[in-house]
Amino acid sequence: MSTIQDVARRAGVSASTVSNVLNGRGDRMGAETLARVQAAIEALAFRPSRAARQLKTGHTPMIGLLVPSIANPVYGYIAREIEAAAQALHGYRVVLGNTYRNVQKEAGFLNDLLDHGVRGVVVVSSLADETHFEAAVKRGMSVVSYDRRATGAADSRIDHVLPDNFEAARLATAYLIEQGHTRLVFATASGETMSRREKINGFFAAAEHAGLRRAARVIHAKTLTDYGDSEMADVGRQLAARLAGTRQRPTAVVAVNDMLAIGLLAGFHDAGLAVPEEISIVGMDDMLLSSFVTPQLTCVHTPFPEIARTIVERVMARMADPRLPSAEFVFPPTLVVRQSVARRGRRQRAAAA
Amino acid sequence: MSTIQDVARRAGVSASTVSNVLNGRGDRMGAETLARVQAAIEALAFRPSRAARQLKTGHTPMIGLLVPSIANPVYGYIAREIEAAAQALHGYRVVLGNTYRNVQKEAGFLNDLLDHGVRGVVVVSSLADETHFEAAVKRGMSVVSYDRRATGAADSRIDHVLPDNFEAARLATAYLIEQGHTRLVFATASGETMSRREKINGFFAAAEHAGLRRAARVIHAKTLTDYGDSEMADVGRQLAARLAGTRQRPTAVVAVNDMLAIGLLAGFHDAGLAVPEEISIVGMDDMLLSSFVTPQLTCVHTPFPEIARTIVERVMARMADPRLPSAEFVFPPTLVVRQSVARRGRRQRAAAA
DNA sequence: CGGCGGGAGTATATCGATCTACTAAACCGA
DNA sequence: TCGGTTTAGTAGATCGATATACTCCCGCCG
Repeated sequence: MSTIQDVARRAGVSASTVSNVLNGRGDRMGAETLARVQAAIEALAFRPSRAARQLKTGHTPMIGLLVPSIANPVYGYIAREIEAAAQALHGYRVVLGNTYRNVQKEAGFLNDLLDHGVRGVVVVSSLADETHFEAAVKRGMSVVSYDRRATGAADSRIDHVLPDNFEAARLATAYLIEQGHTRLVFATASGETMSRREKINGFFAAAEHAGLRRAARVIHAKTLTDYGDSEMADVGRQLAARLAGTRQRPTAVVAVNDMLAIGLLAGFHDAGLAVPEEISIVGMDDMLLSSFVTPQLTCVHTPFPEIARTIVERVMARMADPRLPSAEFVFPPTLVVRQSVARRGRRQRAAAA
Repeated sequence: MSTIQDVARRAGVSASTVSNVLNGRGDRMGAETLARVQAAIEALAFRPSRAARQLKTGHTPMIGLLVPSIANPVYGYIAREIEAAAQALHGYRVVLGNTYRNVQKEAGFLNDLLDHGVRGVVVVSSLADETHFEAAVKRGMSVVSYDRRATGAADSRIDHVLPDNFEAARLATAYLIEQGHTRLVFATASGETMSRREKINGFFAAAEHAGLRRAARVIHAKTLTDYGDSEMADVGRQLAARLAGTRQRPTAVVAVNDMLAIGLLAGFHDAGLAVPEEISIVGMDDMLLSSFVTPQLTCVHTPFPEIARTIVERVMARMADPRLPSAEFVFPPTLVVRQSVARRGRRQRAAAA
C-alpha cells in the first residue's frame, strides 16, 4: 500500500500538493505538475487511507443501519434500498446491525459507531424508548428513525420517517367493510410498538365510521423475542388456529403486517379454512413476496424505495448540518387489491346467520 | 469527545500509561495508579478513537459482507447469522454491500473496504470469476467465499464454505423418484453459477441412477438481473406457466432454490394445477418462510447458522494469519419432508397414460 | 559501597493524511 | 526600480492513539 508520501516523492512534489490534487484543488498548481501528480497516483495505484483522513477531518463516508433482524424480508427490502441510495447517491457505505429490538444491543451498536467515527445512523422499527438515541445525538450522531413517531421531547434532533400507519389500517379496514364484511378482527403480536398502536387506532376508526365498532376486535399472541423474522409469521399461524376454532368467527382479518398475514394464510390452510372464500385477509407492507403466496395477498402498499431515499437524504442533510430542526415525513399508503379478500354479499351473510 | 490526553491529564499520568491500561497492561504500574486511570476513563466516559488506533495498528474490528441482494430472504438469513456471529463471538461489526452480482460493484466494494482498512470480507454467492477477489487478497484482504467452489488457481488464499450442492439436488431428486415420480424437471434461472451447475449434475446423477436419465430435463428462464429477490420467484412463476401448458407434463420438479420453488407454487396455482396432487415440488435452502407457503414446501435443508459460524471463524483465522493454506468446507444437506410432494403410485401413472 | 536488576512510568517518533501559514518567484503598473 | 499582487508550491503542526526505548529510583547482593 503506497502512501501520499510515496506519490509525492515519485512526482517530485510535496505531500501537500498531492493532497491538493486529491481534494480537487488542481487549479492551485501548474498544469504539468498536476499531470505529473496524477500520473504518479495512477502508477502507484494510490488510494488515500480513510483512517488517516478521518483522523484529520473527523469524517468517514459511512452510516449505520440498525434493524430488528435482517432475516425479516421486509427489513431486508428497506435495507437494500437504503444501502443502494447511500452508495449510489452519496458514496457512503453501510454498517449493518441486528438489534433484536434490544436496548442494550442498540446502545452498543451506537457506541461502536461513534468510536468508529460514524456520524449518521438509520434506525428501523425500534422500540418506543428513544433515550439512548438522544444520548448518541448529544455525542454528535445524526439519527433518522423509520417507522416511529417522535416522542415527547420536542427538540430531540431526531428525524422520523414513516408510513401513515393509521391511514394504512383505516384503508385496509374500510376496504373490507366496503366488500361487505362486518365481523372484523385486527391481528397483531403482543407488545406495543408505536406503529402497532396507530394501526389499531386506524382499524377502530374505520369500524366506528361504519357503525361496526362493536363487531371489531383486536387479537394478539406473544412472541418469544418480538423482532420479526419467521416469528411474526408464527404469530399469524397461532392466531389463525385460534380464530378458526371460534364461534362467531370473523369474516375478515386485518393483519398488522404481511409477515403476520402470511402466517394467517398458513394457519387457515392448516385448519381447512379457505381464504378468501371463508375468511378474508388484508396485510400491510406489500413485501416482495406478497404476490407470491396463495392466494396472492391483498394489502396496503408501503413505498419503500421512496421512503429509503427520503431517509438517506435526511441523514446526509443532518450530518451536513446537525442543527437542522427535526422533522417528520409521513408517507401515504395505497391499497393493492389481489386475491385474499372476497366480496361478501347479503347471501353469504344470510347463510352464515 | 475526550481523548487519551484528557484522561492522562486528569489522572496525572502520561498518555502511554493510559494506553497501557486500555490494552490490558495494567500490571505495568502501581495498583493505585491503575485505579486512578480507570477512574478518569470512567469519569470522562472516554472511548478510544478507532480511527487513531487503526492508523497506528493497521487493524479495525470490521469485516465486509457482500451479498447479491439483501432483499432476498435467504441472503438476509445468512447475513443475520454472520453478523450475529461476528459481533457476539469476536466483537466485529459488519459493513454490508449489495452487489447485484455485478463485478464492478463487487470490485468497488472491495476497494472501499481496503481504503477503510477493513481486512476481512465474506462474499456470498458471487459469480464464477474470482480474479478481483484475488487482487484484493494480494492487497492484504482475507476472503471467505460462500456457495462457490474453488476455481483453477490452486493457491488463491481464498476459503470456500458451501453446502454440498450436488448432494442436495441428488437427495431431492432421489426422494421424488422414491415417491414414484418418473418425469422429472429441474427448474432454474439461466446464467450459470457454480452452485447451479453442481445441482444440475446432482439432479442428473440421481435420474441416471434410477434409469430415468431420458425422462429428466432442465428448464430455465432468463432474469433481467439475476441477483435474487423476488425475481427468482418470478422465474419460478414463468416456468410454472410454461410447464403447465406442456403435453407430457412432468409430475415433479426440483427447484434450484426455495425462492424459485415459491414462484412455481404461485405459477401452478395461477394455472389451476394443484400442488402436490397434480405436480410435486422440492425446493432447496429451507428458508425461514418455506414452512409458511401453501402447501408447505418440501425441501433440502441448508444449515445456515453452522455455515455462518464456520465462515466467521474462518475470516477471523485468516486475518490472524493470512498465510493459512486455503481450505474448503462442505456442509451436508438433509431433506425436510413437508407437503409439496405427493406419492405417485401405479394407479396415477396408469391414469396419466 | 558500588553496581545491577527490576519496577514504575514517561518522552517521543510514528501511522497517513489535511490544512494553515508561509516563501519564492514571476508579473505588473507607475 | 520598487512595492504590491498573483501564482505555484512547501513546511510543519495536527488529528488520537500506540510502542519502543528510554529514565529514575529503590533495594539488594557481594
